[in-house]
Amino acid sequence: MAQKTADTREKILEAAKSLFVKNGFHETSMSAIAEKAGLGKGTLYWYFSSKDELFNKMLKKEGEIIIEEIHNLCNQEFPPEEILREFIKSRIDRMLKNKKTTRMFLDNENYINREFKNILFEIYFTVIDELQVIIQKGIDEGSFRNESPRYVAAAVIGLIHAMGSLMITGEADNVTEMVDFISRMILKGIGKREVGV
Amino acid sequence: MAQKTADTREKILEAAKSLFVKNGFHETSMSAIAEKAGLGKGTLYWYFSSKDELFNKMLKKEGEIIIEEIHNLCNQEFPPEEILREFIKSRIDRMLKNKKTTRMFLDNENYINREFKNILFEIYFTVIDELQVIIQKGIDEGSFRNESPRYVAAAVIGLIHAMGSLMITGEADNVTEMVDFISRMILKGIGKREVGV
Amino acid sequence: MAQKTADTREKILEAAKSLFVKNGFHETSMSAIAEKAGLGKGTLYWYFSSKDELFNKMLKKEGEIIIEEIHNLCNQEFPPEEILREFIKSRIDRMLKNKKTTRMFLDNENYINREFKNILFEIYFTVIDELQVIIQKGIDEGSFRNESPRYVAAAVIGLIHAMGSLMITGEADNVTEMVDFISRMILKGIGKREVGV
Amino acid sequence: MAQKTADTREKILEAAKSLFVKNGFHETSMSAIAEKAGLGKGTLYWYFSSKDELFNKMLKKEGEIIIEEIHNLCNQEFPPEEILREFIKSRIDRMLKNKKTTRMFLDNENYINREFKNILFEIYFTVIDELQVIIQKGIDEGSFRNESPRYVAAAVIGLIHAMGSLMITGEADNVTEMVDFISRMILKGIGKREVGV
DNA sequence: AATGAATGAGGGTTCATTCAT
DNA sequence: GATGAATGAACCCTCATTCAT
Repeated sequence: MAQKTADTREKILEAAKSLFVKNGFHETSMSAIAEKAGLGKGTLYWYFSSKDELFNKMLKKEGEIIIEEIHNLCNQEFPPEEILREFIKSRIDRMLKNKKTTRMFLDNENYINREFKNILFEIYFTVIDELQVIIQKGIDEGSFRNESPRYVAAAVIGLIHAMGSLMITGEADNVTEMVDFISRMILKGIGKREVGV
Repeated sequence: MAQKTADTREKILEAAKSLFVKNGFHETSMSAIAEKAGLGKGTLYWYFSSKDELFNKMLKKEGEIIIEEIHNLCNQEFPPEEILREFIKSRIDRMLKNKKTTRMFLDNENYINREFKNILFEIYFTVIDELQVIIQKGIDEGSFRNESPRYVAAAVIGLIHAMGSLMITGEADNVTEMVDFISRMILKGIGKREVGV
Repeated sequence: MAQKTADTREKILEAAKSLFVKNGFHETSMSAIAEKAGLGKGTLYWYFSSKDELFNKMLKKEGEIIIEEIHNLCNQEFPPEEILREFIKSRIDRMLKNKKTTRMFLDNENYINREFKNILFEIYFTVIDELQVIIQKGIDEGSFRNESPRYVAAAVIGLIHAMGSLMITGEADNVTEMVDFISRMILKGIGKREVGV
Repeated sequence: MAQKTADTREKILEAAKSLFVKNGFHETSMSAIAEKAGLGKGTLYWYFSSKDELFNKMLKKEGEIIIEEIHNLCNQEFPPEEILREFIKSRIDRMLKNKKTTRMFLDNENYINREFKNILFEIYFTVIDELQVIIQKGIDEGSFRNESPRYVAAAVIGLIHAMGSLMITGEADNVTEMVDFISRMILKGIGKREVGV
């Protein structure tokens, strides 16, 4: 029975995710979610106190998946450059598979307002935090120049987003190519001559 | 008379902008806009045929301002590196002054659905186009490595966004620092040793 | 100047008539009338205090035309049967030329409610009154059976309407044929054998 | 449960009918219908997708009642003259009880525009069709003169309407008298002398 | 646990009417 | 006389939410 309950809850969250992601918060109605979940409208309110809460819970759940994934990735015993590359690859990969969703969570300036933003911020900054540690490690062990690790972490995500934008219009779709590009940008930039700053 | 009319129109667009940007499309009501503009609700419909159109027109107007600014910037007779730096500076500057608005237009994956996205896309890609020319020039004259100019253009904007995110939480607010950082990232990356990719 | 005024007034009434008749009262806006009349919206209010009044005045004017026409017709020195025939012919004629308008005025149960109905009733019953006199005369001089002249008058109009309905769908369009039919119905009915009532 | 639902639907249709018939389509608001039905405004939309649909459904329902009644009447094994008389009586009867409604459905030139007219037309012409068969039968078996059965059918309804108009003002209210009058008109007309047309 | 009929606040939109010019 | 920008009441409709079953 507890299982059944958990299943229903899951079904709702799944339906909610697919619709919210596709159509946005306001253009998704509780009726639509109920229908998609194959449940009565009232049932949603047995599991979630409001539309806002449902959205929140769904957001958090998705965020946790991402964070977990990234956490595992970042806490491996590999050289920072390698982890960075894996990070980029994993993000681009997922983005390609699930353009909308991933971007929604990497992007902290999102559709909705109010408290939702806080959740997205939290996810965003948790990801940055993890990344920052990697950068710091790279700096410490001398593979990276001494830039603000926080800025660099944000920059990495910025570059991934940039590719995301090109992916959406179909101007980019080759994972390896994109990963390579981002890696080169991160490590070498585009400058040719020796620049001293 | 014509002036008065133009003023009213402007007042509406201004009120609309401030509210749409602050609260998003759906959470901004026509009543609220009317009130903010100090006008009757019906008046909005004298100037714009619908809420959608009002949003559109406001978007386009803002977009044109941005595009014009960037166009002027990019068509100067300076070395690409310098123009790039100016571009970054100008964007960061404006972002700092008008965080929300600017970001809304640099971000192509935005709040609303439907036809609005097309307008935002258009602005985004117009900006990328301009930038791309600069990059290409740099490559041609040998100051930049031979990377896809389109990717690089997108990357530059991605980095600016990244700083925007940090700005919103107050983790970054020093223009020069940010511009310098982005410039270094673009030109040198963070790699220290000679990396061959 | 007085002429100019009268002309403008006339222009408004004309525009109003054509639109009211075509689209009905509620689906005709003052703006539409103003546009059709080639005037500013405010001007209508210089001549008519409200939409209702404009409708009223237009109704009355049209009604008077009809009544005058019928009055002239009915007050001729011809045998009742002939006048009746002329009446029918004139109504059918006009209906064919101006299906909607005429019918609107012959029909006392019309689109609009409120005080408009009174005007239509008035027209309707004025017409019946005239007709009734003719019928009475026919009875008096022995050409018509002794039926209630009021009922008969209403019946004549009912028969004309009936043809109007068929005209609207195009099932009837030959004036002479219709006039003959109505005349026969009025005078002979469809009974064949001698019916005693 | 299903019964409850059907009841609510019925309640709405009933409230809608009474208000639409009394005040017309445009001057009846959904709020007013809801209030009259003792329901919330939103409930109407649970059962009908729009005001138009509610009006349509109400129209159709009323039309079907009328058509059914007439169909039963016309398909009896009685002489055409008798059926005709019954038809007239039944119409007049109903009109007296429910003046407005009945007339709305017998009249094909009605309040509203757009698609509603089609429904009314359909009802009107279905009724005419039935009547036409009766007339034809009468002609075939030699009780009626050889007039166009379609015209005659329309004429019968026209005469009934005519009485309806007199009923509304109270100038006529005696069923038998009216039925007799119409019957005489239909069968004998008012002509006294032998008229050859 | 689950349902879905019922609710009503709130939103976008229309349009008769006014009034300063 | 004439105009049209401005107004706001009123309308249709949506949808998150509740509650009896």
